[in-house]
Amino acid sequence: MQSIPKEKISMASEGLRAISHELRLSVLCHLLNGSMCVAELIEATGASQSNLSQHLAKMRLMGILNNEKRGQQVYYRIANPAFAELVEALQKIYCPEMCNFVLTEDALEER
Amino acid sequence: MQSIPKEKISMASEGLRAISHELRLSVLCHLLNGSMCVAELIEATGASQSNLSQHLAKMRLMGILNNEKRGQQVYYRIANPAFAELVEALQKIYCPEMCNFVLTEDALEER
DNA sequence: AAGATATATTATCATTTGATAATATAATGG
DNA sequence: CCATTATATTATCAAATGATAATATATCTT
Repeated sequence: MQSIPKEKISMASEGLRAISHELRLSVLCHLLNGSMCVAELIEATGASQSNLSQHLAKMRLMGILNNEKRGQQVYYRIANPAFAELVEALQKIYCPEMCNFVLTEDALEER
Repeated sequence: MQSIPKEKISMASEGLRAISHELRLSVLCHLLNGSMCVAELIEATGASQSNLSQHLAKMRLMGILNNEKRGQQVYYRIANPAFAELVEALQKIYCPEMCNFVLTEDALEER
């Protein structure tokens, strides 16, 4: 029988843990539709500025997101398509009725 | 724009958190191939008896696994196919070369 | 009934995680 | 340059998580 390499399990669980936080997952879901700046994410998620900023930093450090400064604002987007896929797999399970709407063509392109 | 219902996010993140632990994920991966008793899982994962037992209990309480006593042993299996799907999505990302082997026909049936 | 084996439960403790509040940095408009 | 706006960073503290060790329970064998 094939056994799963311990290192892969470790990496995968790290990846999962990164997106298993309610706020971080929420951010990811919103970013499926394309990039957003911090202020928009604050508005969308209801998180405090400081709290959100820290979670964004964490996701950036993990390679899940990347960001780009445009003037005063910083725009975040999903850096690693694998995480977009994961979130989509999740959505299929937890809110299947929504998948078709969230992933518009535009979103897929801009992402 | 569609926004994701807060409650769904909460449920999804809870589900993710449940499988984002290295040992729990390892158990799930092994159970993709069909049910196993605790002793086999101890052997397969290298965890201590007590530690594994607690994680199994947690997964059972969350509806991820269920168990069946056969004589002295307790056999665990994946109760909710959604979690099997999630783990497979994960595997596609983290060890794509392995997916075809892990999911044999037999395994799919017994599961 | 008395070990022996398989698994579960409980208590305890260290570590990690996450939220808040406060402060810092950087860009813009006047 | 100064004030304002947007975002990041740091310190601090409470809560959650997880590992270990010890003990309990249930089943089997003899």
